[in-house]
Amino acid sequence: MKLKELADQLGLSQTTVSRALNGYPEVNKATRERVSEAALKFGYSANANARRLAIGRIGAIGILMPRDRSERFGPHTSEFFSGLAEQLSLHEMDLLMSPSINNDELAAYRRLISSKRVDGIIVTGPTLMDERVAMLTEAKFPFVLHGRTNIAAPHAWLDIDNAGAFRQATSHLLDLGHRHVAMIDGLKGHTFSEHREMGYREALVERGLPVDPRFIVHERFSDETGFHEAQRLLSYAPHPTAILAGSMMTALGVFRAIRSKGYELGKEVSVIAHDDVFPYLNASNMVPAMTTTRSSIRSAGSRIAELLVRVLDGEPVENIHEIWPVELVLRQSSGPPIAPRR
Amino acid sequence: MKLKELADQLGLSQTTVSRALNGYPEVNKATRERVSEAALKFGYSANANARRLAIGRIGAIGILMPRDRSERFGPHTSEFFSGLAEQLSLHEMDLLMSPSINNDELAAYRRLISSKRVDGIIVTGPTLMDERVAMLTEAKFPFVLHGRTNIAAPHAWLDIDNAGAFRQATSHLLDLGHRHVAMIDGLKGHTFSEHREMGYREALVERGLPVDPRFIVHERFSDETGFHEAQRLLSYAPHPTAILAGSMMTALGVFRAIRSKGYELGKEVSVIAHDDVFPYLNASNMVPAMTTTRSSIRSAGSRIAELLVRVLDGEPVENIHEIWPVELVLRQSSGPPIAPRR
DNA sequence: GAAATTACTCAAAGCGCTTTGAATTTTTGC
DNA sequence: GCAAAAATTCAAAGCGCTTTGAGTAATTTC
Repeated sequence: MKLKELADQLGLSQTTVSRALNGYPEVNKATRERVSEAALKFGYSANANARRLAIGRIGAIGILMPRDRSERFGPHTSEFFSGLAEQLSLHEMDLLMSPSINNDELAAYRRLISSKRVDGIIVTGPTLMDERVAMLTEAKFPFVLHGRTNIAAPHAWLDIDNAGAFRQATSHLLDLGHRHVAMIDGLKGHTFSEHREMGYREALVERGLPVDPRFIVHERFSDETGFHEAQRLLSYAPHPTAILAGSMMTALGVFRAIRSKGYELGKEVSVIAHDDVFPYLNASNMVPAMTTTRSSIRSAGSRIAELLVRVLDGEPVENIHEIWPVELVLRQSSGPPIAPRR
Repeated sequence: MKLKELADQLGLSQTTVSRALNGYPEVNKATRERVSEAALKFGYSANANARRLAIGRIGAIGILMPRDRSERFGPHTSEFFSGLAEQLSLHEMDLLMSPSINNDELAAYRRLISSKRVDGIIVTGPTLMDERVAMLTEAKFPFVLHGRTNIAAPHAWLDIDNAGAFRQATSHLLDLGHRHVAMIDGLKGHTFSEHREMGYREALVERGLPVDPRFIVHERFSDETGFHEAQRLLSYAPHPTAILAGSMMTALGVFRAIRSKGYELGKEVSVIAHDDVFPYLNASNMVPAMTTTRSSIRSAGSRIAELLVRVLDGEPVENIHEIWPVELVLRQSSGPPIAPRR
């Protein structure tokens, strides 16, 4: 069913029907209701392409799917998407996931904007000098960055306080008496990872403690790397008595490594993990309950969608910056260091 | 840059330029090359909306995001999406994630198809009598179902052999000598969950063993429910000496419950989990390594995208049915039952 | 009661592309 | 060298919607 047919059915012009449906004021209330009812009855809904072509707005925002497998499409991503979609539904917007072609991300972004399939883009997982950000600002295409980059060009972003999170967690451990604290976080180059390392270092330096480069690990987030790296760390002498894990998945692996070495978690070796808050993996419910730096990635997604809508509505991107504090939630996986019973 | 401008630049008509770009045969080779080069140079790419309006094809397929939080948007979903996107990129198609409005899924589907934003739909997580399937076949809208339903109307689907997986796993455990085997799977009503229960029951009945309804648990997939339900199961006397877990997340919880009860995993209590194959959570890498029924959900996503493309190309849906066998991978979390050392 | 408002409604012009059917140029056959 | 065939190119008509600018009917004002 198309607009013309609906108009004919109703004995009205297309204009009137269109206006009635789009909430323009110059339509009689009774007429409007009649139209809405008929639309519902016939299941009419405007052809999105025609509509978009006419109004010049797409009604969708885009996000690029990293082709590269585990890299950035883990459980975080799905939570994040979920938050995005939740918010977007309130604005009747769709989320377009575009796969990157031939692993050439930049080309994929260009294609996305030049083919006018989205009104704006959400960029995730930035590096310190993120060329995508440079390109998009250059192209004047609306976007919001999840995370931060050092690219100077003004752009909208939302990030959590990664440095603060790791500084806080590290300080807490040091205050408990730990002297050898290690961190296993995401790959180098990504801003969040660098920021976390900064926070970690700051906490050590603040107390005049040395930084042992062997204790700083950058790897993919996974149960497996958590396990292997923690095993390696624990084989050093002296070994770390506390480990920061950059993700819950990593933490699961770290837990296992600690157990497999025969140490007691939260006593001989403490663990603090960063928790993006997954509905299916609850830190407080582990045994022992896991101390975490917590920040909901779903909420971030939701908020970012909101910010992007504001960008699209013309709000200057200079005004759109948010840093979310990260909560340190103390539970049983961290405590004062206790010498192994031997 | 629009078509007209590009044509003017080249001193050609829009028709010729359009044809050149779309690979029509009636364009001189030299001309075609000249056009392609210019398009590249000016960064021209057809306005997707206009193009779609003209040709009547969208170039995107849709998938509905369940609004309901943890229900169906877990780590499975992200893996599945990933597979979809990977395949779709080969066909230059996009994936449109549309959030369902007011939790009225059916309305969301209707909106999706009547507003012509997608060429086809992928439907996931069917129930035994799935009304979405009924509606979509009724509306003659192209779709592929991930999973199965009892709705008779012909439609394309791909499913894994859930019944077979659980039958096999259960049989294996029974053959090892277990007499009390429990299962913790997803929510009732979903086909996969029912099929798994069927498989489980078949294995018992085949051997003339009784089915204890207390040992059949249907719950959301999560670490937490795995933990709680397993604790409950293990508090019965006699308690199950083997537990089937419907997901890896559930299994993690079950592992913890077994440990917290002081049983040895793989000895006093065996566990077999269904593994959808996550890059960040590796069954073989756990301690003890986990016996699983394995089937990659990412591959399924990829294949389903392929099938949908075939449906769109006009292949009769009656021909498009696939059941994927599920592999039972024996590892250390399952073994013959051993009486607790007391 | 005529003029000025106000409240609706309408026909038609785009939005940027594809594609039809016709026109033009080039090539071929004899 | 000329007609016929083949190879290119073109102008114009949609695709289904929104929106402008104009028109008509209903209401108010003087």
